[in-house]
Amino acid sequence: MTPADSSKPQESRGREAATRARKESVLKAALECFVEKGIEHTTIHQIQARANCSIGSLYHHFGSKEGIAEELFLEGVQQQNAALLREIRSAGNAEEGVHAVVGAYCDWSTGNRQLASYLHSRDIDFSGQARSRLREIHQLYIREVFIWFAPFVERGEMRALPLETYVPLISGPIQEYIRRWLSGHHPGSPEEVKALFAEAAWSAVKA
Amino acid sequence: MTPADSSKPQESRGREAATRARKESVLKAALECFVEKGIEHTTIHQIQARANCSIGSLYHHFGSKEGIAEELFLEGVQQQNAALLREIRSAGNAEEGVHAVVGAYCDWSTGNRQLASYLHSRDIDFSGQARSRLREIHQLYIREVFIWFAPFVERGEMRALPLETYVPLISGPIQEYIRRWLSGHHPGSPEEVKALFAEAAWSAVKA
DNA sequence: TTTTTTACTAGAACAAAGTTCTATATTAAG
DNA sequence: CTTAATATAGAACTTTGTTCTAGTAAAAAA
Repeated sequence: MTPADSSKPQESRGREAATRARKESVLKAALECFVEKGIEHTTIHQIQARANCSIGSLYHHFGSKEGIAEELFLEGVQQQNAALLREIRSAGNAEEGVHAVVGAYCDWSTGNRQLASYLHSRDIDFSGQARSRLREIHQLYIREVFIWFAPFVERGEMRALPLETYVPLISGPIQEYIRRWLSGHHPGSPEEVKALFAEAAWSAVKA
Repeated sequence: MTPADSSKPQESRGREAATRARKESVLKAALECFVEKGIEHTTIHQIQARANCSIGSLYHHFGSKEGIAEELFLEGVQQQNAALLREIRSAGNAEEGVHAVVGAYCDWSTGNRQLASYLHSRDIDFSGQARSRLREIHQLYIREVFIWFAPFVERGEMRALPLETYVPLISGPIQEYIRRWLSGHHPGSPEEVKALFAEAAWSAVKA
């Protein structure tokens, strides 16, 4: 490959930057392929072609096809979590907090459709390492959310429920709606029903 | 293979029965493998070995590995839908109907853990044909459910909402809970929280 | 600057797994 | 009994993910 390749925008601006750019171009190419054709039906060669890089380069950076799928997933989850946390923290009370969770999930998903679709994939064959990393990321996120909501439960503004029921009660409906919407199963836009789902969520957990 | 093989229980009792038995033994073997290792990491040879059949036989009956995955999925969905419909129809009013949906989903999933796990798979690369068959099955089921609930909406006992929001509102939370429970993400048993989810569902759609 | 080391790129060679193909056996029908 | 259709078997083939060896470019050391 010639050095003047398009995937190296910041020519010789340090190797790290170039590496990061390359990795991102691969992740971008992979995301497009995965969403279009599914992970299994995407070949390494297709990713390679779209990202303008060689097999060697691909394996050097990611180790395997699953490595790409994993990194993409973890990055996506973190991005989504960050977006949700930001919104939650700007809420002033429990009800606003619940609305923030539902609303932010909805907004992020409509604003990042490809990544959102990808995050709905199950069956990504995570390595043990990636699996535990994912758990860790999830725990960290959940912990933050619960710390934010805990005071309202203590003050009796929210119901005290088994911990593992809050996420399904609050996020379950919007998640299911968005999943169906993303896969083109039905018409109607999330924007129109956002409030409805937020209210349902709130009434499920309010005291 | 010898004719006295264990996978042909009803020796020479008509070919159809034998064929059905063989196909079922394959589906059973495949389900176990898929749930244990995931679809992609299950090889044809593993299925073949567990089902005690040859490659030729496998491809004769199912056409491909995906063919097996598809048939298993469709069969599972139909079985689940039938179980839910049965429960719904035995309900006497809208509230009981909603409780039936949530309760039956919960019961069926705990009573058919492997199949339930499998049905939570996304990314089964359905062929166009299987995809439309799945749509058809789903439409048929949804239609039945809506026919059952429609009178209650008309009578004003249930809210009139955008059609595509009912399923997420009623089934979203329990589905998400069960999904997490099946993948061993949390303790607590579905039985303990069934009522909670049913009540939340009802309060989301009651007038 | 020159040398040396490290990170990265490249693609041919390899191996694993899904699928096809040909041959054979079994059952049902004429 | 012969014939046709269905089912089973496994070897051969093909696709595709991965490894391996070689080479290049950038940073570090001399």
